[in-house]
Amino acid sequence: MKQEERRQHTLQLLLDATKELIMEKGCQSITMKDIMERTGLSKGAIFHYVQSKDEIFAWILQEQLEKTNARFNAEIEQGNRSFDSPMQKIAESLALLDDPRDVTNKVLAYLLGREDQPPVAAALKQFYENSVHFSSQWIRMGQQHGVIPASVDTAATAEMFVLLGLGMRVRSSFPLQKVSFSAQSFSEFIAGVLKSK
Amino acid sequence: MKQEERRQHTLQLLLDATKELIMEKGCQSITMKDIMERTGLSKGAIFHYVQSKDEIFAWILQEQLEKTNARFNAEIEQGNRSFDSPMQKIAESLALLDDPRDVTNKVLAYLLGREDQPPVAAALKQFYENSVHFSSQWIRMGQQHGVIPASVDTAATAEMFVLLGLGMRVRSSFPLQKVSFSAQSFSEFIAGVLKSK
Amino acid sequence: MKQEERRQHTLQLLLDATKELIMEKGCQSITMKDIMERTGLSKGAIFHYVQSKDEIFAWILQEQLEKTNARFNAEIEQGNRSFDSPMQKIAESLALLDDPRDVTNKVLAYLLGREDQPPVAAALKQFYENSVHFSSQWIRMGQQHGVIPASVDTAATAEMFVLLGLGMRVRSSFPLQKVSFSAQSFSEFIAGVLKSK
Amino acid sequence: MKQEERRQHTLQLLLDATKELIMEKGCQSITMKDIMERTGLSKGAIFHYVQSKDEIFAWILQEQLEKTNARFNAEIEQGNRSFDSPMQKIAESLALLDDPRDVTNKVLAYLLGREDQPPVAAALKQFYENSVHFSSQWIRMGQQHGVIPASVDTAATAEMFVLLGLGMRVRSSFPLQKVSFSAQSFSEFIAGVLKSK
DNA sequence: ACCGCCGGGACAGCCCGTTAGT
DNA sequence: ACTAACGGGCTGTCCCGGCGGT
Repeated sequence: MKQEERRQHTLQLLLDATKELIMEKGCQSITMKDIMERTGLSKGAIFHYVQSKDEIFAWILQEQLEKTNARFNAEIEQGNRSFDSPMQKIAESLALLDDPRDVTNKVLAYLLGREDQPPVAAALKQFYENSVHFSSQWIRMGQQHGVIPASVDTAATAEMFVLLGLGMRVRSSFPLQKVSFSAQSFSEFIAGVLKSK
Repeated sequence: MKQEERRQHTLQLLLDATKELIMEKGCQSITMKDIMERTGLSKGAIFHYVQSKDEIFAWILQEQLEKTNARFNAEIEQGNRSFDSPMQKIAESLALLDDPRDVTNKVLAYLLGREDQPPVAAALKQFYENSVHFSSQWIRMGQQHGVIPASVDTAATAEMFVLLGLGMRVRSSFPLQKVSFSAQSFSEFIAGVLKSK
Repeated sequence: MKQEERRQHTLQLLLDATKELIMEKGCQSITMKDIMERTGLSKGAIFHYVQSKDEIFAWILQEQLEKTNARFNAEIEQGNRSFDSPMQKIAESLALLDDPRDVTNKVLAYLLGREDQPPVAAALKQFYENSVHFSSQWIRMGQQHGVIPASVDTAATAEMFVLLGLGMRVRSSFPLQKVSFSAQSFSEFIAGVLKSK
Repeated sequence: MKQEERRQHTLQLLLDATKELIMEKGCQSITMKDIMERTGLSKGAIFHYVQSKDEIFAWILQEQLEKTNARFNAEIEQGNRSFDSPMQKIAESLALLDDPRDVTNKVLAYLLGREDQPPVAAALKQFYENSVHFSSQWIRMGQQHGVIPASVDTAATAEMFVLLGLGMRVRSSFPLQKVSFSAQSFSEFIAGVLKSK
């Protein structure tokens, strides 16, 4: 088990170093050399763990996903009677969609143009489906609590929210001066749609 | 004037060849060599027109934008009394958002990961702002025709539509089996929002 | 004659701009683009005046040479009885041999590695022969004034001085902390050799 | 230890191939392609050993320097009583200063125009300082043998010889018909200076 | 099993010079 | 006289495989 442990450690080192670099200079201009220097690993060592540079980015996306999942599941298991708390959490998450410095946004944008590579495509697909699943679960939960009317088309609405979020993530990196539809608006929009009728 | 003519011709050749290549093999794997062979131009000639490969893609995005603008303006100038025709046009455009083979979608995805380069960032910004402007104009037009209630918050709604469209464009390249919120749903959603109240 | 005048003017513009650039960033890293921007001339225009970039540098060397010649000739024609004044002038010129910021030194170093190009080789050859000629003339003048003994082998000594000067010019660009044989030493050495016997 | 051996072999292959090419077509017109073909190495392999093409030339200069040092040290350790033998060796070395086909001369000329690059500057500086050191040692040795008077200013004289040698090396590439101060003259000049009271 | 050095091939962008055109 | 289009060559960088050692 010592082996496995060290493996995990090295891998985490790789991901953390890359995340640091992303915040410093953006995904595009990161080179293997940068990562080598930051981690102290040799090229051979890195390629022993991953198959390509993009796979590192794909794993970072996965990692973020798992974190979100974990948070969500924790919330559910906690079995909150009131629906307010989850709504609160969602609002917090939503704020990140707007943040041009959020690593997830940067990685997502970077990976979008690299779908020809299978690991990237897989990661993106999983990211999307997971987001939809998460969104659906959340709506369903609201319906069980009686906060969201049962008449709402769960699947379609969930996916629409994800699409809007995706749009905002993508927009976050545009150098815009001001926007009319912010994360705050999104939050209100969600509330509006789910209360309606 | 012969000069200018030739310039336009060569530039168009460049753009067209690249668009062909995009449909054949995707943005990511296109090399300068591909473009050189397809256009018959030398590397020097190409770099006389653009400063980097990505600038070609940025121009392709611009071009698509201008086409859309032109179509829209034509519609307006035609001064259609009824609002049905524009709505029809929009629905047609919306279908493209879903199409993984649409050049705009591919180019957009490609450019998203390359925003650190100024020309790319500029093109994306302009694409977004223009889309929002276009969307706003369209809503306002509906309001003038009395088809859309004046109570709708034009700016925010317009931007929301664009964000959703962006999300769909991005999603179009994911290898998903089925979706619950399609272009068709989008169309209906728009209609719903604008009629509501 | 207007033509010829303008031609001279443009040429001078070219040389002056290049000299500015040399002092700013060194010969090696100057590109045609730099020169184009600085002069405001187009590439075609520049190549209308010179045949290659290196020819510009060759001409700069020539220009410096002509200036030196002119100064020397002026000195002679002035027909100074005493030999002190010319010796003074020489000492002043010698100081430049040591100066790493002197344009002549920089251009010379640059051209040395480019002798495969005929215009460069010609310029260098002329520079060298002219220096030797100049040096010889000067010694002979000293002999006529009786300040330098007739026993001195004029040709060999003159060439030796030039070679030493060449060595110093070349050395001027080395990043040395201190030297034992400076321009000052050179001056004294010359005086010593010429008085000897 | 196999690693180290292979490394040395590849490196030597690189230097030798480049030296061959220098004699065939001169430094300036050698391209990476030439070196690749001659060595059989790929571009990636070559840039694994050096950081730039100029660094190869810098190393060649170093190599020549080490050879000279080795010869000189061998002479010293041999502990020759008489000073004639070293003087003889020097005269032989001096002959090379005049040879336009000598690799050292060619490389030196080439590197002179490329001093803005740090590795080049370092190599040139070391070349110069080593030459001066070598020259000083030699004079001092003569003084210890009583062949050279102690009154000679060792440092200044040594540097002067090096400068003259540098001048001759540089001149070697000029296409001159005849010269008045040859390597032979240099040899005699040295003898004269060092014997002179 | 893990890691590191050697090596390979591809590519983008730059740069100089030429030629067609005004 | 002057401009702009164009040609192709070259460098250094980059990502990545594969052998050899530990």
